[in-house]
Parts: sequence; C-alpha cells; structure tokens
Amino acid sequence: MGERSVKKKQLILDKARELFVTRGFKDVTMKDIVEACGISRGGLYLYYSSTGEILKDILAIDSAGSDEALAEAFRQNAAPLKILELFLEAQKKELTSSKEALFMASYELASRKSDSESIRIRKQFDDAVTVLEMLIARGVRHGEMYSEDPHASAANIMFSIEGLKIMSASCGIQEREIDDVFRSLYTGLLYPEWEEEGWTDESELPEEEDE
Amino acid sequence: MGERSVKKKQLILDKARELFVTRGFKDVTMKDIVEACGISRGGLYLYYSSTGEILKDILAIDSAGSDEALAEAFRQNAAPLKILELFLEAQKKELTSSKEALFMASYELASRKSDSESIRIRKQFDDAVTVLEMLIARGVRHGEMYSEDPHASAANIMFSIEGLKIMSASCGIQEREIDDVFRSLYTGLLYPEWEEEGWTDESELPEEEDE
Amino acid sequence: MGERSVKKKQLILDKARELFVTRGFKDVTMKDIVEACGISRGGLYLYYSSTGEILKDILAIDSAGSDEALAEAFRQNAAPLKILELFLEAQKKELTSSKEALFMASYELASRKSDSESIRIRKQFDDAVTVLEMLIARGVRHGEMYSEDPHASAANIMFSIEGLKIMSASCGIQEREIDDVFRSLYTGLLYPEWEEEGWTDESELPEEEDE
Amino acid sequence: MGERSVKKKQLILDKARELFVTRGFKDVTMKDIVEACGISRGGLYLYYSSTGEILKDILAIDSAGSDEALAEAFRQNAAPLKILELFLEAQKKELTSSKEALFMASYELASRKSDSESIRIRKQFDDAVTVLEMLIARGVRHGEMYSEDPHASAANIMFSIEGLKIMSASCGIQEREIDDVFRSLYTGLLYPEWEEEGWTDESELPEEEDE
DNA sequence: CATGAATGAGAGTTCATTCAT
DNA sequence: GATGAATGAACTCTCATTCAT
Repeated sequence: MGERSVKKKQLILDKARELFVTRGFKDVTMKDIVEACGISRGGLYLYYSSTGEILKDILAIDSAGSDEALAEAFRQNAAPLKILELFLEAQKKELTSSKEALFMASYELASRKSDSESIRIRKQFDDAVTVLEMLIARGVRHGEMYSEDPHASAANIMFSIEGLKIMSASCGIQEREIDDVFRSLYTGLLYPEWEEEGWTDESELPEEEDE
Repeated sequence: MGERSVKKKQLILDKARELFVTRGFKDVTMKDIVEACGISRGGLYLYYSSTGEILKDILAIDSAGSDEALAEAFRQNAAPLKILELFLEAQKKELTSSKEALFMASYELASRKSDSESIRIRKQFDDAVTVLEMLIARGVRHGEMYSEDPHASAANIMFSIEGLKIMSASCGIQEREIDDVFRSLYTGLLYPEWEEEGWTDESELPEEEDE
Repeated sequence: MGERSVKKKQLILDKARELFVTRGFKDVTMKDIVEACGISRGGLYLYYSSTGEILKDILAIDSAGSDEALAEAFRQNAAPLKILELFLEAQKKELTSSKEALFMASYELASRKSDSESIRIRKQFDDAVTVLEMLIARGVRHGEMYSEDPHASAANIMFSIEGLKIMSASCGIQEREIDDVFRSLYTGLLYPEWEEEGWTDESELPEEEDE
Repeated sequence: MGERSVKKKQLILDKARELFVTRGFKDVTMKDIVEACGISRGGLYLYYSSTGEILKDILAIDSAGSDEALAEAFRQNAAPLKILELFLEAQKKELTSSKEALFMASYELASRKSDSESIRIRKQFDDAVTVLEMLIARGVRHGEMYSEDPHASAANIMFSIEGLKIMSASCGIQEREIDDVFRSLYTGLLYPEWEEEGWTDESELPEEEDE
C-alpha cells in the first residue's frame, strides 16, 4: 500500500469518525462513508469491507497509548494523590471533548454479541482498574489515602466514569456533573479530617425540607 | 380500544421486548416484530408506526413506579442506611436479571439526538439523584452517614450504577463486580470508624510489589 | 397464497422461461425477470429468492409426466417398434420446438456441482434408458427387433438424443440431422434383411473419392 | 511479442483453463483469472480483454490437431475397423480425463448466440462426421462393415459422443456407460453374423417379466 | 510492459409503508 | 379491525475497465 493509499485510508478514518461520533455505530452505512469521503462506491471496499472494521480501526488507534501517561506516572513513583489527579483530569478532558467522543458507537459495536470489541473494552477497563488499584494501595501504604478495599474503590471509580460516558453519549451531561463525581471520588479516598485541595467546586448542598 | 385490541397490543409489547433485549434497538425491525408476533404487517401499523414508538411504550411501562418503593420508604421515614440498602439491593436485582435488561436498547434510543427518550432517561436519573441526595442529607443529619457533599455522593452512586448497566450490556459483568462497587459506595457513606454490616464480601486485596 | 398470487407466480414462471430459453441459466438475473414481468424488485422475492429456484420450478413442471405417453404405451403392450416410433417422434417434436427448449439452461443449472438438478436430469435419463431397454428386450423376444445388448442399445439411443439436445442448444441443428440419427437408431434395431418403413428420408450418400 | 510475454500468456491460459474446467465459462471472471495468475488487473488486459477471448484461445489450441491422428490413419489406408477402434479409444480417453474437460465451458461459450465459438464447434463436429462417413463407406466397400446409410451412421456416432460429453459435464457418467455406448456403436457397424472383437464387455441383459 | 488504485454501473437483497380486499 | 401482496427506496457488494505512474 503506497503513500497515496495511506492518505486515503486516513481520509476514510477521519470522515468515518465524524459520522460515528454523530450517529453512533449502527446508523452509519458504507454508503454514508463513501459519500462523506467523496470517493467511489467500490473504492471504499479496497480498504475496508464493513463499518465494523472501520470503527475497530479507529478505536484501536484511539486507545493506543491512551492510559500511557497514567502508567508512566505510576512507574515514576509520583505521589499517588497527584497521579490520581492527573488521571481524573485526563478523563475529564476526554469526557468534555464530546465532539470527538465515540462512546456510543463503541458500546454499540461491543454489544454485538459475537464481536471482539467487547473484549477490547473489557480489557481496557480491567487494565485501568488494576492500575488504579495498585495506585490506591500504594497511597494507603504511604498514608496519603484511605481505602478499606482498594480494588473496590478502583472499580467504583471506573464504573462511575463509564456511567459518565454513557450518560454523556445518550443524554448529555454538564461539566459540573463531572466535577461533582470526580470530587466525590477523590474525597472518598482522603482521610476525613484532611482538608483536600485537589478537587473542589462551589456546589451548594440543597436544603432538604423534610420533617 | 376494545379488549381484543388491548390483548394484541400487549402481545406486541411482549414480543418486541424480547427482541429489544436480545438485539438492542437499532437491529430490530418492524418486520422482526411482525414475525415474532405472528400478526400481519399491516396489523402492526394499527398500533404502532415505528420501532421507536414501541420501545418508548415498553420503557415507559417499565419505569412507571420503578423507584416507587424507594420513594415510599423515604416518605415513611425509615432509617436512611436501611433505605440505601434496599435501594442498592433493588438495583442489583435489576442488573442481574440481564435477561430482561433493555439497557442497551434504551441508550440507543436515547442517543438519537432528536429523541425524547433521552429526556426521559435524564429525568429518571435526576429524580433518583434528588431522592438519594435527600436521603443522604437526612442520614448525615441523623448522624448515620458521613458525606461532605450529599449531592455529589448521590450523583456518584447513580453514575456508578449507569456504568454497571452499560458495561453489563456491552461486555457483561459478574455479580462480584456489582457487590464490590455497591459495598464501596455504601462504605463511603459510613464514618470510617464504624463497622458496617450491610455490604461485605470476601474479596482479598492483591499485594503490590513496588518498592 | 390466494388466487392473485397463483396468477403472479405463473406470470413469473412464463416470463422467466422465455428468458432462460433465450439466454440459458447463468445470464438471467433476478432483475431481468423483474423487468420482464413488469413487477417490483421486492415483489419477485415474495415468490422466489433466486433464479435457480425459478428454473427448478419450471423444469419440474416440464418434466412432470413428460415420458408418460411412452410408459403408457408400453404398459398397454403396443407393438415395440410402434412404441419406439412414437417415442422418437415425441423426442423429435421436443427437439424441433427449440423456441421452448430449456436444454442449455438445464445443463448449466446441473453443472453447478452441488445442485440437485443434476440428480433430476440423471434420474430422468436413467428412467428413460430403463424403459427403452425393456422395450427393446420385448421387441427382441417378439422377433420384431434385433439387439445383442438391449441395455447398450437403449443407452445409445438416449445419449444420441442428449447429443442432439446440446448441439441444438449450442450450435443449432437441422431437422434433417434429427431424422438421420433417428433413422439410424431405428434401423439399427431391425434385422438387416427387413425393409424398414418407419424412418426414411431422402438423404443421399456423398460419394467418396478415395483410391 | 517477446519471450517473457509468451510465458505470461501461457501462464494465463494454464490458470484460466483450470478455472474453466472447474466452473464452466460464465462463472469465471477476469478477476478470478488475475488472482489465479498472481498478476495485475491491468496486466491481464494487455493480453486478453475478456474471458471469452481467453477461452476461445484455449479451445483453439486444444482442437488444433485433435483429430489429426484419425485423419492420418485414414489417409494411410489402415483397415477401417481398426481406425474406428482407434477413434473410439481416443474419444474415450478424452471423456474419462474429465479433470481436464472443458465441455461445459465450451458449450456455454457456444450458446451465446452471437459467438463464433458455435461455428467452431459445428465445424469440428461436421468434419468429424465427414471423416467417419468416408471411413464407414470405405468399410462397406471393403466388406468389413455394414451400413445402409454411412452418413447417418457417422452422425449417430458423433451425437452419441456429444451426449456422453454433456452428460459427463452436467451429471457425471461412469466408464461402463462409455463402453456400453461405444460397443453398441461399433457392433452396429458389423455384419450381425460376424464375431466382433474390439468392443465387448461383460454386461448382462436384465430379464424383463412381461407376458 | 506492468501495476494496482480508482471508478461506476449494476446485481442482490431487505424493509418500511401503503392499500385493496 | 385485519390481512398480506405490492411497491420502491436504500444498502451491500462485486467487477469490468481505465489510467496515472
């Protein structure tokens, strides 16, 4: 595949990505992609033979090195709380750049029973849980964090993030909600008497009028 | 609408539900439903004119009174921790009966930008957050719970649950994972020195070999 | 399938037959048939889902009771030579009505390795050989015919007829050729000293100029 | 055309032949041939611009000198019965090497009305009939054979052979069937009282239970 | 000569939707 | 109300053929 081919392939991935972001997976057809790229019907098939293949390629590229920064910081023995902050910031960035978000398309692809995409998602999720768990355990040993069950805490963080993703993809969420959740997750790992600094915002507790 | 009509409508909803559970939303066609019901093509259109309408009806029925138990317990001033336990148990039940789960179909429907389903999901989510928030605030006032930000804690719980739902729908999850997350959520609302009772399991912390 | 449907099915078979006669099997598409029938693209699929199915139906109808006349005459103990004459006349009729001949299409369908059409052709061929063989054996016993090997004679007749069919379908043949072959087959079953009557024509032997 | 070109052309013919043998004519595409040869799409068009052209070339090469042996034996005044034997043996060989047989492809090509292939087939057939006819006439003059109509006898032989070919291509035949037919053809040209030698086999007449 | 990316026509197939009965 | 035949739009996929390199 020559240089021209590489460019064309990139064009396909770029245009297809836009479509997947907008419409999810199942509502994008090969024809849509052909038209978005301005290429011929048959031309697309020289590169990909289904929308699933295209989306898989996009997601593979996206996920390559996605959590690399976190793993790297972890390896370098940075302060656990600091690493957690970096991680949450990175996640927030991904969540707020929803113009680029393929969450829904990715879930749709994965939900096709026989599809290997679900394995990829699962693996990525588990890897993240593992790293977070080790991070929290280290934080606990260092006396920086408090957790009775680092694994459960890590899972909690990751499922919350997935929840933010799917709600973002299906209903839309506000930045404020991300902040709330992340602050809650962060604070939950601190010793109660500590005064945390990393994650605060100015949300006010609503007054409840019962009793 | 006569009695016969009611029965036929119920037949349509029942059969369509099975299809949506199995395939999600976008992969179910009017033809599929017609065939599953054993009725005529034209016959279906007397009741519904699109798959979206049918799914909306199903989801509306499902959600009617879904959190009613929680709200009722709340109104009756049961102990906040007890109510929370009930709530989490109910959620777990919903998550584990994945044979009946319309999560993916529901998210797909919602992700159609112009669709009112996203509003319904959003509203249901916000209602749940509000109730949880009030519950937590009450728990705090009663000295039963600890939370620096009941709203954020409530949001955290709900997003975690959404995360469990979407992961369940797209990759599958194990009961153990639900337990981990729910225990973590529950424990996070207790005073550290308390010995919680409601949510425990036998998970072991993996030993990390750093330093 | 109501009365309307039966008529439409007949229309499809009639129009498709014309196409198969003209173009053979592989050059007829579902689209061709749709257009020949003046029906909609999807409409054809209500009745048949491939050209092979349609052709099989046509051939099945055609072959139903095709050699019934011969078998009947055989059962009624008509004179063997007379029956043979009738048989050859019927075959000639089929060969000369080449406007209606599906020979080529039938062979094409059969040549698709996995196709049951080859079994049908084979069976029809074998059945015909069997009946002819019994006929010749009877003719021999009656002293009307001469054959050292009735089975081989019967096979010879049938393969000659297949040869006429395929040459007719691929190159075209003249009535005169059919007569020549049939006369030769007929004469070959007579005692040499007999003067045959049934099959003669006015062909002249070309003079050979060797030696 | 240089030496390289000749080799490539031969490659194309060899690979295409395999395909035509396997699939007949109409089911072989230019793409199939390109892939079988491992050459470029454009490259094939430098030599041939359609599958029909390729098949014609293959058939032309095949038929060149195919009946040359027979014609040569005829010219050398060999004994007519001996020549006939040789001819039938050669035909049997061609029929049994069905791995190499292009019968079906050839008939398909010929059945395309506008195609010159039918003319070639026709000519080859007629040539064979003419030679056989002269052979039989000579056999009759020599007192070696008996035939009331050498032309009809010759045509009978050739149509039988075509019948064996097409049945072989579409349904498959057994060697035994070839033997039966050839023996019958051979015996039919002998004087009844003669004891033939060339074509015999051990087939038994089935006993018929009528009367 | 040779390549192979690109094109575009066209076949196959499925379905939402309508409508005469 | 109910049916199901019919329509036609839309999508998938394949290939013959061309052409810049």
